[in-house]
Amino acid sequence: MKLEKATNGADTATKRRFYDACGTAHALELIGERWALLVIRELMFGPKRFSELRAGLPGISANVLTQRLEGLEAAHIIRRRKLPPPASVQAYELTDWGYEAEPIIQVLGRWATRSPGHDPMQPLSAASLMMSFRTMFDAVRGKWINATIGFRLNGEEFVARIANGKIAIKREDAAGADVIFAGQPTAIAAVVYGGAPLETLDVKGDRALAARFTGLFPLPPKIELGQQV
Amino acid sequence: MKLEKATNGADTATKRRFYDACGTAHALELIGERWALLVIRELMFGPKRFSELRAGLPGISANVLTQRLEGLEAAHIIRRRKLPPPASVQAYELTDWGYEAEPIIQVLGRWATRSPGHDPMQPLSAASLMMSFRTMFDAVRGKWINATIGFRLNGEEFVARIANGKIAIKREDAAGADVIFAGQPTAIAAVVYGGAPLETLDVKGDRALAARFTGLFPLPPKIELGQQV
DNA sequence: CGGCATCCGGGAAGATACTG
DNA sequence: CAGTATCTTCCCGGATGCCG
Repeated sequence: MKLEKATNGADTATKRRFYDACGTAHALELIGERWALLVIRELMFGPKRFSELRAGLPGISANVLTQRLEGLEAAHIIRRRKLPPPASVQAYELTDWGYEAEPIIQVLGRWATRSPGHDPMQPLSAASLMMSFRTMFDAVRGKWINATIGFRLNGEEFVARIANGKIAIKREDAAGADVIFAGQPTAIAAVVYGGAPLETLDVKGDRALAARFTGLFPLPPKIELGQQV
Repeated sequence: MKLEKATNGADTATKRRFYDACGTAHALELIGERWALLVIRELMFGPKRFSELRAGLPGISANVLTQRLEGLEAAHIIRRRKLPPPASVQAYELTDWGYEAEPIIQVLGRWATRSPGHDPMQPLSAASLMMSFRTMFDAVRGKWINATIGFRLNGEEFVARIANGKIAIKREDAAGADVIFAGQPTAIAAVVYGGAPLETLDVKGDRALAARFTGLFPLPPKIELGQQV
């Protein structure tokens, strides 16, 4: 006898709640479970399939991903779209409101890079890298750049357009960009955030532009330890 | 590689990690555990003691609060300050970096108020209410107001200063403010966010100002349900 | 292969009782 | 008041297996 399936996170009514009118507390009820926000991050550049999500979330297990997808769908943050047969494959995409969660991801990321425990040299998904560019882009340094930068990252392609001190990034064919980076997201992060030499990367096109691009994303300083105010 | 031993939550090194260079993922390692961010919220207006924290976090149990405080201290987000004997009482306060987490709380709160599941009529701590004012203040509506608003909320006192389209809120003696609200935070929230009549509140001083004040914090519209793009 | 259900072990959260 | 100790419950993670 199936006893209501224990309402594994999908049911907001019986879920563990905070009983707090604070909006922040409610946000944590919606996306505070483990992995939930990272699932949203992976969907920030467009729909993905189950296995694509798993690939971008190192260590998540299939059943937990299923639970998070159920919960996020019940909360109207994502929606599942069934592609037409014969390729009757399901894909998951953010709702409009789900896309509005982008500042949450950015603010958290910007704050956490000041942590002494943050290590930018670990594995990184393509979506993470692209999101980090949106987050850390320095408008002052990028003010005079007008260019398109392409990325080919294990099959996924992105294009960043820099103009008027802003950066816009979309999932899109990289061919035709002024410069194209190819390879693992981690290797590119090592250059942009870890100071590794540009020569370690596979770069096609305007190499001087590539060099300037990698300097557009300064990390904030680490916190001072041992301050005993 | 398996994780050895329990290391009850306080040890960031052996804690459950995401193994992801993404700053957002690291932020979740730091403050993603249940209650952690709400503890930070409670400390946003200054140091508090253990029992004061419990009072503002309905439903947290003492051992969990202890674990969160240990973890947040190990992560350099909070610090414990021992007051001098004979009142050798401990208090917890945010570090400078901990205070920098305020945008996280605000962005989450603003986003979640659009959720159909958000109910502003639930219990609310004083810190939550004050933080919600900082978060939802409408600069346009408040542009022409220049005033100080006092609050007496179960013993805690706050003052909000509105000037030049900005609002600043501090824990401070409410006496001398142009208008003073007294009572339960929930009752004030019912007026500001729930449309309850001002007459349900204990208001001293400039009553017209009080009425204008309660209209300065519009909630964003709820999301459209059933959109089937 | 993609998605989901089920079982299991370990660990985190919740509730209560207890101590300095 | 400020936690600790203990017990229970639930969630997370891994493995397996079913079904289209």
